Amino acid sequence: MAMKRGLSIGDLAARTGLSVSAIRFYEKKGLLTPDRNEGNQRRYEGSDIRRLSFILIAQQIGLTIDQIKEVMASLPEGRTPTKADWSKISRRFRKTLDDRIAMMQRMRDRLDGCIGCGCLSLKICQLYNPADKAQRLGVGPRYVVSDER
Amino acid sequence: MAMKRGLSIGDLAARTGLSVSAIRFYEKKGLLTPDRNEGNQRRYEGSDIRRLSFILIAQQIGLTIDQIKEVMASLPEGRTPTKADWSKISRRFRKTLDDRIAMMQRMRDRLDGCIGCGCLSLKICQLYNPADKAQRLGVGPRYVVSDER
DNA sequence: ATAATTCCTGAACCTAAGTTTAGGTCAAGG
DNA sequence: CCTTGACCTAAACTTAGGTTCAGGAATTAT
Repeated sequence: MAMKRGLSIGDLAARTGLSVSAIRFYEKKGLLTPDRNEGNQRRYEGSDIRRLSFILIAQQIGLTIDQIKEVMASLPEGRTPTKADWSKISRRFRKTLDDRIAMMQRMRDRLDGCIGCGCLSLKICQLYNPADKAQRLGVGPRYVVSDER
Repeated sequence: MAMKRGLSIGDLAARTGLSVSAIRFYEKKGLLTPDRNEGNQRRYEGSDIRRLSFILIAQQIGLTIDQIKEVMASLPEGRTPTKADWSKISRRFRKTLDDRIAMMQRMRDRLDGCIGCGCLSLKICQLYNPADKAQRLGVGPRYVVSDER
């Protein structure tokens, strides 16, 4: 009910469905930079609701927080996406999604070619294609950690 | 070069491309139960190569280790999949893949319907559909932790 | 004015899928 | 025989995306 400019973190949580701790976490990751009131409490604006919505959608598409941060940083002055920005970004998201879908379809085709074969040999079975490993489907630290050495 | 029955863990690692630590880890998770020689070292059989190949393929399809364990446990006596088993299982895997692909396509369609819209409102934008959240695309402990309360 | 909320920070904890390290044992080659 | 290399275990550390907790301070409600 604080009408004096700005939403509290609890208000923002209520409006986005996120938890208060998640909002603080995103701030620590650099995705939000709210002002503070005289008592050091965070105060948010309406655009922060759009900003969080954007984060949620980007996460559903499969971007990591670091990637979302990059996308936002690529906007003029790191601002919250406007309608025009969104059109540009959504095309990039579409490409990301298309790539992921294509990868899974390749996997499915290989699986089809293999049903009933049962060889399960890493050497000859088409199913095992390490080139597609960068998918990060069944994740873990592997991909991040193991590109050094 | 030990011809006296059984591969060492190093041999198995060389043949599968996995690290020794990963093989021990899978054992701790219950996916392998190798014999030991007199000096307490693990000794593997040829079927363990197939077993590990199976694990790798299942991971690419997106199953977690616990899910892979369940699938293996569902086989008669928890044996390594035979050619006949494989045919049955691969059909289930295909279903899993199809579901994942369908989910991403729904997401893509929503994205298409939204390019140029720019509303980014959680209330009205089709893009934000929490029902698809169980995807585990941009994972995290959320789904595991938050289904209680 | 006081009680009940809400908010603050920092640190510890959670899962998944492994890796790394420390401190020792086993096996194979010379 | 004895040294190197492979193996053993248990525990701690890693990343991502958060949650939970402890101990205070600010706000709101009564």
